[in-house]
Amino acid sequence: MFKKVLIAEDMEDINKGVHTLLTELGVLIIDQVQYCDDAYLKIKKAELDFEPYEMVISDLSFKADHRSQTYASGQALVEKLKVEFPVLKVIVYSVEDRLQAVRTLFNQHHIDAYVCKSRSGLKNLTTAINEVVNGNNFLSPEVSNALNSTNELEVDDYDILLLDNLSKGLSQEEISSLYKKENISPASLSSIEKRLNKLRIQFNANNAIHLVAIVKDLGLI
Amino acid sequence: MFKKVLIAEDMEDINKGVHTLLTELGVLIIDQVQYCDDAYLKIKKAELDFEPYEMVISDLSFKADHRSQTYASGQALVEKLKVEFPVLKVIVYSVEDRLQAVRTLFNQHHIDAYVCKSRSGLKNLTTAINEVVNGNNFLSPEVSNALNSTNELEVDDYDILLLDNLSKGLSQEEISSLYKKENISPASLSSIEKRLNKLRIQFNANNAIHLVAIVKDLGLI
DNA sequence: CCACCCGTTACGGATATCCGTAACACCCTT
DNA sequence: AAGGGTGTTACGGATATCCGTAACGGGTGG
Repeated sequence: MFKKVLIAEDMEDINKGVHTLLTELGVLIIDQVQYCDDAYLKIKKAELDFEPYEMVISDLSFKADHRSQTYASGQALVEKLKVEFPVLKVIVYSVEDRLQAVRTLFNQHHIDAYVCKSRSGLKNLTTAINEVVNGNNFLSPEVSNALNSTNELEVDDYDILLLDNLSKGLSQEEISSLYKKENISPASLSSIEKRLNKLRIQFNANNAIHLVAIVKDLGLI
Repeated sequence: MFKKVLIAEDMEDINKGVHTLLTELGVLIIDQVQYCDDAYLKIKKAELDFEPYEMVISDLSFKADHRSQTYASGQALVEKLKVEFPVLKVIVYSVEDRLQAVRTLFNQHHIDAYVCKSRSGLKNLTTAINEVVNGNNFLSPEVSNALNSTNELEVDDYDILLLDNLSKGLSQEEISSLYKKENISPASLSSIEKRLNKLRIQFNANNAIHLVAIVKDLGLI
């Protein structure tokens, strides 16, 4: 088991729960921070003192308050950490269950585990920690299909155009007519529906509104 | 009539049309640019040469290409121009018909006229120019209700929360249930529908998807 | 050649939305 | 107390969406 672990999480109670868990698992030094910047500074200092952390468990969303932060989100923190301290193990522990987000964390930022906060969150977190200790990755079952390469994850130009037209206020019917006129294929209402359905599943969106909101946040449109 | 006018517009054909119109109106010196940065530089130079432009007619959206621009949009250009050359008359000529955007241009950036590109666009532009020559403002009929102070334009916290919930994928029905549980008033589906309808009109949105896309662009949520 | 897969299209039913009308409660004015 | 205005709620019909099923056609491999 690791000897020195940092918890970055703004909700105090959750922080506490994870702390207890780590104690039970036999971690000797457990430090906690409630701001991303503090996490970075603490890790940086430990490194300079030759007493580095072996692992960090971080949330993704930190409520903003009066303190202005260099790293506004867990994403930003994690990204920076993995670049500067590649050896440091990173577990993200978040309510977020958007596949795209999880995918990015693994593929771009190379985190070691992703655990969804849920009823069985702490149980999964335990498993995750044990896996990471053994040098493996871990993915919560809620988002386990984020990485299986079988399902087609690519969003092509057609999809982007479709989402863009949606966001401009066109109804699916209108998009269909437009595509027929401009010879963009597939143009049938049916196919457009099917494509949007696929995108909704891919992005874990409840409905078209949610879908557009998500892809706008991701900067796809 | 003005003697020296600049046209900033990336579509060459429209540029031409406006040029012709200005010629007919008796403007002597008509210059054209297709990039925001060129517009700024040209106006700046004319100022330094003591041969300033009296008016600029600018589009809002300029398609991005290889040339990187300091001023990416007409908004940015107009904002800068009105700050640096308060005397310069500014007419915005754009397809954009979002009331909020028009409102901002008038109230914050103090443009002199706003003309919507449409079938009667050039006609309205003529009127606009004549009004501006006489020191008046002008607003295309399509967006004329952008400024009449009678209609309530404020978007309150309830509206923001509503839009935020929408963007999170909740259906109006679900939002209604949620509000009833959390004692947020009004909570009825009917009231939520009515409120969203008001917002759609305010933001010139075709449907809920469009509405969420717009307010996300505006940074309201 | 035939069976099979896959992408497009069509259709139908369940939900959700859009939009107008109207009832009701509440406050404010006269 | 009566009337008018406003905001909340209810309801109904027209559209739009969501979602499953299925037909059709063009490859591809056996």
